[in-house]
Amino acid sequence: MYDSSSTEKKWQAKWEEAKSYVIDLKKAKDPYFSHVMFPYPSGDKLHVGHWYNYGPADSFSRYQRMLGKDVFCPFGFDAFGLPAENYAIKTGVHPDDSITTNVETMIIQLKRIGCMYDWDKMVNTSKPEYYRWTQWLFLQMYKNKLAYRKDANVNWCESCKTVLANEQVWEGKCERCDTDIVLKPMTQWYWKVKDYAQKLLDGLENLDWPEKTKTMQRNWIGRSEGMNFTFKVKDSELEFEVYDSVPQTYRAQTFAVIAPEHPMLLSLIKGQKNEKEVLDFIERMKVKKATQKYNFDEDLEGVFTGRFVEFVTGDLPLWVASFAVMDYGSGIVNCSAHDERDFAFAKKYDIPLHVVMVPEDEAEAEKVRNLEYCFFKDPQGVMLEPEEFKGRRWGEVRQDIIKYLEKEGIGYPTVQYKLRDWSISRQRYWGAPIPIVYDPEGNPHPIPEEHLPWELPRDVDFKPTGVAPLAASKELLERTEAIFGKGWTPEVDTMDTFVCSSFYSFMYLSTEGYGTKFTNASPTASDREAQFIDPTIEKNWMPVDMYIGGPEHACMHLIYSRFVTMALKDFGYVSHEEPYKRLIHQGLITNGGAKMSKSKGNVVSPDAFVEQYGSDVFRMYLMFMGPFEGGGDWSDTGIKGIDRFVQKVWKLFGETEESEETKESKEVEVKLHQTIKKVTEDIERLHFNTCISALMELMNTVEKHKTFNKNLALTVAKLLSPLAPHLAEELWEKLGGPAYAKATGSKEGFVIDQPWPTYDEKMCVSATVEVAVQINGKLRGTITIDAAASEADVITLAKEVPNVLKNLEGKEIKKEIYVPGKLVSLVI
RNA sequence: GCCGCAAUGGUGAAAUGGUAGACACUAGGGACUUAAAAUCCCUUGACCGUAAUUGGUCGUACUGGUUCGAAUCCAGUUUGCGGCACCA
Repeated sequence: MYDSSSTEKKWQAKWEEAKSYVIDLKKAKDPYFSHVMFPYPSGDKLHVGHWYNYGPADSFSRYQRMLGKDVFCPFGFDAFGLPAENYAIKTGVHPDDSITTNVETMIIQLKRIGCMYDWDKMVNTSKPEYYRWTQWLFLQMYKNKLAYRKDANVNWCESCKTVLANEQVWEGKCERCDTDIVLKPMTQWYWKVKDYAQKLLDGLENLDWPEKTKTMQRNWIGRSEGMNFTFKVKDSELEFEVYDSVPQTYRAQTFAVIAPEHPMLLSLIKGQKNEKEVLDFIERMKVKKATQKYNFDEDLEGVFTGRFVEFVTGDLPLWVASFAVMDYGSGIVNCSAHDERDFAFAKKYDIPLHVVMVPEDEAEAEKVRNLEYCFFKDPQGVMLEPEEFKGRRWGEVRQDIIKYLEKEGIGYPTVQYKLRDWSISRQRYWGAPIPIVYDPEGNPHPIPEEHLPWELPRDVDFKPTGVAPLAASKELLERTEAIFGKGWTPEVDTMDTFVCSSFYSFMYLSTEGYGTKFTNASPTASDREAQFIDPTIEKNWMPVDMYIGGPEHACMHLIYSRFVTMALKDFGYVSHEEPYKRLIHQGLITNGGAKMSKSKGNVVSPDAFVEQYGSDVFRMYLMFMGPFEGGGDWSDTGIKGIDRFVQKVWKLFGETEESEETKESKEVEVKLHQTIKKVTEDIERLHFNTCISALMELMNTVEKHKTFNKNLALTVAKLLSPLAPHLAEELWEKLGGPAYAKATGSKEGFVIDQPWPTYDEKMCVSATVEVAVQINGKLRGTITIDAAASEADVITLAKEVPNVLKNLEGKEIKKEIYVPGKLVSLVI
């Protein structure tokens, strides 16, 4: 009987004692960097989802290690963020205290999984040793003009007098007091991700990432090619650039719309007779846009500004419209009859439309001319205007019209991206303080590096008061004045937690235990001189060879990380521009079809299962559920099957004495080679489920043949090592693995340090194979043949099968197909 | 609305152009046992047939197509899941 509990404790202690998973980053010869997306250290226990992510990811890393690589698997905590702050508001426990406790308890739980984490290099983003570099990153962005300040709308609750994160807005209302949210402009810090849009797009080509994720990023970046036109405001000096992705139909433009939050709008409407009406509309939109539940038909609305813009097609009325987006193009849209939304808007407000393209069919063309429906983006559309292109097709005329417009000086080609600059300011306490101070005139100045870490003050009240929590800190203000002078004030916003996580892979490489040694002491001289990362280590270890985590980060975290890495390369601090070479998303484990969450009360704890069956069995059960990337619905039926398998392995190999050794039969030998092949190939593609079934088949064969053979058993221990590390070590030790390793010249010690077993392709084929015989594609029998039999012999044999003979009677064979070792197909 | 992915027994699933349902779970039957648990053996896609067997028909969401042969490739449809969503 295999006792998982004591065995697992034993090996975890041995691994730790031997520092088996601690990697010397400088000495490594064949670096393989593999880590999972680091978690938020919540106070809850590890749930099935954590295990489903970390267990298989560890199995993959262990396999890489047995291939002889220096595998580095660090772990860390994304420790800043709202939950700890909300907990502080509720209980008064300081986030630093609750997070420190949570990290400690989480590490204890994580160690029970038995992963090969190098805990010496753990990071915790909320510790000054870490966020000092978050702030350093901000300063680099600032110095290189990738950081700037801009007014932007934030979700504002008038009753709580506070800024709310998007997650705290529930159907347009404050989640705490149910007051309607309004958009309020506040000055915020932005990073220029948009400058890297094209690079982010191009870089995707060479990444070994799921196609789905790459597609999502491409859509998120949203590259669009088109033209810019210039609109001059009538009776004014103002001019606008206007982006058009469909310049073919430029002559159809009969009006233009401007976004309600456009900064030029107020000066435009000043003194116009509908000024009041427009102002009301703007106010209404502020509330409405905050509610974030738009309906295409109902919410299409606008007001005439009283202004006109001049264009080659004449003077176009300028409207303020709900659908105009400030952050795309210039915030002003040219509108025509050949856009569904423009068409609907014009119909609603009786704005004249002008048709310049019709369907080929004359009856349909007449309907379009009469504006019965909107005709748009049809490659077969026949152009009516401009005169030079009359009669040509919409689908082929584009490039020629673009050239023509450029020549005529009407517009010029441009590219637009949907990607927006990254707003990194948060009016929150529990985050890295933005390293900026303001002089008495209110101008921002970067805090010199020698003052980093610019520490998060502790003397704040967490209860929302209407200002950012840091604004209430006396210590922070005094510190600022002491260093910079009277009248100077600190920036009171903190950084988005996505900033902290955008460069943490580098921190694993550049630190020996950030977050574990913080003593509240002032930074030492060596701290100040420390470099972001050792260039040699960075060059050898980056990019991360295997990065595993949830698909929910496909766009945010994974775009920000790529952007930051590209920027750091441009600044000269790192040598790679992509952080993650290979990416895998584990699937989601649901319960009753729903995502596990505390509020639904359907979170499954692994504890009871691990207690009863052990970590290895639980890990393998999760892997056996299906392909890693598929996830699935939780059910505990079936974990018994894995437990039986583990017990069977132990019974056959762990409890058999050497004296009972038998000769390996040919069938077992072939099965072993087949299994090595299958397991190797399937670990590579993260199909752990079929690795396990292959091993089950092998054990069933061994059981059937009552074979006990030491070499076989040692090989099985190696094959099991990535999937069931504790069982494999126990087996290895029991079978005298270390002595065997010594005799064969490989490293003594753990099974994890043994070379991965190899197979012989020739040995994967048995002497005889079963071949199917089909007649017209229908199975009519099987024959067992010598694997080396010739095609002619096999076909002759196939025709002698009684059932085949019966079916062939009186029929003429037209065609004979032989697929070697698989089947014979006869066509009659 | 747009983009992407998926659909196979009672259940998780396997098979990526070549014997559909490997490997497990559940259920039923049997052995062992005073009994239970554990363990072992048998049956387990549906239907028909036979005294019996290596018998037959249907079957991978649906409708077609390509092919000697399709769960797999192609076209269309339905349903479900995920993401984006007024992007001019």
